Amino acid sequence: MLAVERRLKVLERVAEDQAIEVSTLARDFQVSEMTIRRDLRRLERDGFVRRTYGGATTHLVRTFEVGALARTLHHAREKRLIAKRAAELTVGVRAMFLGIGTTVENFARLLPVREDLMVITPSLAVASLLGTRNVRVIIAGGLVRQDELTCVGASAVEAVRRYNTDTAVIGAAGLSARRGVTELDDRDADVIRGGLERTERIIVIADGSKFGAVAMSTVVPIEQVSTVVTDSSADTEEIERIERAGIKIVVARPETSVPRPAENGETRLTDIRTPA
Amino acid sequence: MLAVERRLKVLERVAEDQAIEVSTLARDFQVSEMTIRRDLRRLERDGFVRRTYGGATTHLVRTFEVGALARTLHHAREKRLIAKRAAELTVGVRAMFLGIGTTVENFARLLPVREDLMVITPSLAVASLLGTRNVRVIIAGGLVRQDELTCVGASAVEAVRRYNTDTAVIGAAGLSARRGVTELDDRDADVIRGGLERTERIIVIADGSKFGAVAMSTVVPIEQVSTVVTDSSADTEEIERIERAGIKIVVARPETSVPRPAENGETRLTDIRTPA
DNA sequence: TGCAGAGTTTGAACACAATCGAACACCACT
DNA sequence: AGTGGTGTTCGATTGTGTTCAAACTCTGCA
Repeated sequence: MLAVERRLKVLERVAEDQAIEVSTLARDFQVSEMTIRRDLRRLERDGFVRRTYGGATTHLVRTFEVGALARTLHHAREKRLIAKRAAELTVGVRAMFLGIGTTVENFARLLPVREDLMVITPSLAVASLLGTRNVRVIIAGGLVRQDELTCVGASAVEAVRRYNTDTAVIGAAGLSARRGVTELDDRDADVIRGGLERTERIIVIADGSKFGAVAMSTVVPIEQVSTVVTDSSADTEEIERIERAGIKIVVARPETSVPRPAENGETRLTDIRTPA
Repeated sequence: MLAVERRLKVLERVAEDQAIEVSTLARDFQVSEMTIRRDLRRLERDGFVRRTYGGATTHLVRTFEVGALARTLHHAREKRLIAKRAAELTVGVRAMFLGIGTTVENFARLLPVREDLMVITPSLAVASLLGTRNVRVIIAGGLVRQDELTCVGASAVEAVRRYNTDTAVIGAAGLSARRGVTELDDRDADVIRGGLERTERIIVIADGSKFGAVAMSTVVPIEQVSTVVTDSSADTEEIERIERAGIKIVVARPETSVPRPAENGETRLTDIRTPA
């Protein structure tokens, strides 16, 4: 069995059983416990599981990821890089609007938890990820779109428009200088547009494959975007076109300059962590 | 079992029974009493239980800051039975309000999918369960309560009050003839009360342990409840008291007609697992 | 009520077991 | 040669069981 395949299955097991032992996994997958520990450490780093003494637990809402797990783990490093880089841009932010999609979910998963942060989002996945991590979340409400589990419709738009936010972090199905930020579903686009109405700064996070792509519904023209965070696979010409429109583009690169930014914050999760 | 897992379950037991002996816990969890004492000491240090001579007690109000993990596994079979029985009572329903809690989540999981069904709920878990199963769901919206992932606050109450439903299916932390349906968190209670405002019929689903229990916030007096679905562990006297108030009580029993589907010994695992 | 004595419960201390991560070596593949 | 994955060893950490003296509860008796 491939290593990636095993990790995926490990994650499935953890999500399924809520809590599982290292020894059990090692036996079931016929590998050493050390290997399982390494797998779990990785999954913890990516925000999927919580490590505990002797095993791991999860806070994932089971029903989401199961099918989407493979997709989520794919290109995990790039996604993590983008998410981390974007998180650095939002350090002081108090009120934040978060959009939808797996990229934003990754961002939510890797966002350092802060007491003073308030998030508003139409995504059930983002809301549950942050909710279980003790971030104060407001969910839009309204009709739940079936495949993506996002809130859509008039009341959702109404809800997100009520809040003033410092920063909005959104994903995109397409991102181009000509057509701006585009989404596939127009109802999602409506809600996101509503969320951007009263925000000071718009950060778009999108992997390279979205550059130059145009989806059906325009969310905002490119000029309104403040910063785009992407990875090195993004098309250079499109990057230039967007930059010419006055938008700042941040390309997340695998920790080149800094040798190791001090891993001393290693939090042990042997204790029962309870939401205050 | 993981040590963390055991501690959570110990806490759950203390919360459920109000008071419990060290010796009982040691026997049930197959560990030495010293280990239980250490667990309890830890839980006391964190403010979850109060240590007494020979055991521990707790205050009902505090109990529910425990993670969802602890409760999901407990009484899994009973909850499944109840859910199935309750689903039978809602066959013709077009518009339904669903409450919160693991019992209701089970109900949502086992509810046969119908095209013409519309559900409104303040629970993120229920919404995602049904959303992925192609049921049309409206989620309340508002502040997300951290531990349970439920929508609370004024806008959530506002949202659920807008809809007219045929039937409401709710769980309960406590259910008694004197105090009616009670919940632990008053903000949850507010939202549920709102959801019951414009419904024609209230079905309460609650396993036996809830009978006679009284939690802090009353959701509705018992007279307004139409039907209660529970299992055979429910206290007979309390059942009678509730029935005397004119409420119909349905006791879900493990498939009576079938003699016994062969105990192949393998069945133990499925009991521990959460229902898929 | 007060009190002695039996039985139970407790926590400290110790020993042992399980689990941990770091470090190193090996392998497969590029 | 380099990269990523794996298993093994080993010292440190964490969890568990046992023993034992002290503390506590309960009961019966005055």
